[in-house]
Amino acid sequence: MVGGLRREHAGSTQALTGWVHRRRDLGGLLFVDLRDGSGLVQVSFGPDWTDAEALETAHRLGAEEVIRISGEVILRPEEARNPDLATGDIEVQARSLERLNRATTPAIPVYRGPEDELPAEELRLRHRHLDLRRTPLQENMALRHRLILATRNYFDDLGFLEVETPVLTKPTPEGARDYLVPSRVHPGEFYALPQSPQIYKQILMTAGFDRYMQIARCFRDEDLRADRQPEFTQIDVEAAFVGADDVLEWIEGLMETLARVAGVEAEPPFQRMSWAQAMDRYGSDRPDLRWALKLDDWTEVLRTADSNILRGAVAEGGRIRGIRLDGGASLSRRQVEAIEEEAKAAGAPGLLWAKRTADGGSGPLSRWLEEGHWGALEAREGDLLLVAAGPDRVTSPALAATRRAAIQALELPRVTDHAWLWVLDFPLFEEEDGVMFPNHHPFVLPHPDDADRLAEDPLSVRGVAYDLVYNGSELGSGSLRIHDPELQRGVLELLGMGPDEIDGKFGFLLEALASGAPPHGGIALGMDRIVKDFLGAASLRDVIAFPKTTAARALFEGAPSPVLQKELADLHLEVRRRSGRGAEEPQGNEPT
RNA sequence: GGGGCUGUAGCUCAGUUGGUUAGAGUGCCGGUCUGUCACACCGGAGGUCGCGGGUUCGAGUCCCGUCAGCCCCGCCA
Repeated sequence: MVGGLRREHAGSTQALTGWVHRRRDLGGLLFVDLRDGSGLVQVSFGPDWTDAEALETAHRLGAEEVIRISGEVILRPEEARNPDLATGDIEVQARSLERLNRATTPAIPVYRGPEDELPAEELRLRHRHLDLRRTPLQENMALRHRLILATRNYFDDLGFLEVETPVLTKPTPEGARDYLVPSRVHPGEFYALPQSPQIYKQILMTAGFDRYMQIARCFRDEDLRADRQPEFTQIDVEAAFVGADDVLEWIEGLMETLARVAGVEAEPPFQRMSWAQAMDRYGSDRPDLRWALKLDDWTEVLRTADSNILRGAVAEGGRIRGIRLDGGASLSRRQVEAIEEEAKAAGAPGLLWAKRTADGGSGPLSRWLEEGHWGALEAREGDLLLVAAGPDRVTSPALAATRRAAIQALELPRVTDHAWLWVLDFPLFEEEDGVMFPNHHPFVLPHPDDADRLAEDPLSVRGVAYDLVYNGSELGSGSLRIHDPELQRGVLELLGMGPDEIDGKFGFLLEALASGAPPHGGIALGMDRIVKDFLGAASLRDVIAFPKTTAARALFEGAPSPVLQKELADLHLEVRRRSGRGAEEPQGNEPT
């Protein structure tokens, strides 16, 4: 309201409410910047147009007090206009002033000067009501709202139905740790908060809701990161009688729509790449294609180099891959070693590197390179080669980190600011310590071309699965699902489950599949990440009204917290205190 | 679970090699001021140096532990 006043309102009388953002008291004359969700406007108080009583009150206003003023909008004197303010051509000359509520001095300032740093994150979270008053956060929340609204409208137009699914659900054994909710009525039994509505939406498919969507809250009890919160919001989508292309096209349309709302570029169709290609060319299943830089396979060229490291890696079935950086020889030894550190942090034992210089080469790798090698590697004077040798499992993450670090070190130019990508055909399973895990979840449809290898070589089987990647950030993940109960049972068996376990954990799903389940598939998109990435925000905390800390605490309201002994007893719970810590608070006392 | 960074006035920060009474800006309180927009000027109040222990004649500063926030690995799509 106040932020929308413009010169065409001059001459009108306005009644305005809002917060005292800032005050400039010149003695006889005083100015108040009045703020509400829409922005700022300058209100002027002076003896010639303000009631005496109102003027007196205005001199004593404090920051963040809530006021109502009424007065005339005037065009400011030419020399007193403020071009930095949207409402800077005008001001409101207050006739009357009513103080609607006082305000204690804010614990953290809402006003922020041009060179003021933000208060500590801890304080911003503890005093969230004040932090949220700031215009940037108001705008972030507003964009979030518009994106959710646009999502609902988009799917509504396509005939999708939003169906709510339970928040009190059944614990699932796979995937992340569940948040558990004890049952009062059933001693020793627990609900789980959903990690996603995955199984419910598949049951909705078998129930004949052939186009489903939901803005769904999901919960995962895992350690957090800047892009991970314990509770988060998904755009959950599922449809029956569809192929992967249908889902991809719907989502491309959605992203085009949402991007337009946010002022971001998204032009379908998005580039598509198999998981295998992504790993081969970029070492990552979510490559950031804002930069063109790729990995090269130099196994054939370098297997002849007289290096034990290289020969050994190849002899053990590994590959020699690397990155050639145009002009990379300009990096100092220290800078190259910093890149190597990144590769090591990503799990590589080390990085071999060589600079092509006027008098040959330098760097650990160069002593093994002969003239023919340089040529075959297309290395010209001034180039830098960064090489990793070994199994892809090790070198891919290392080279992905190398690529990121090199891009940063050389400040390579972007080829686009908005890189959209579909990564397709993820492997169905991965193996860790001889145990098979589902790469995504156990309901992904095996690729029809690979399905006959399920029994003898399951690790080579791809799933009909797809990830949406934007600027190197995974925005969503989905797949076609298994609708044949026998195939589903077989996959669960491959994961090491016996018949009883399968029936106990997934019996209700198998029963539904057996009742005439249509072929179906879908996707889930991370709403919070979409807002964050569209805004270019540094943290998910800036797009969630009440986020948790990295230790999963809510600082504003103080959750989690101990509960009364009686409440525990009602839930048939007993808390075992960690030993070895003195002076621990009792878990809770009976109310007196 | 592990690694790193940070913690000094309401807020943002400085604080030397361990040394006297811990500073600045801003905010707050009081005053002057009719065109400011980071208003200006004068004056003032404001400190559990996160917490606990240790070393030392002496600790904001060094050591150990601990708590909190942030970033990362593990974990997690």
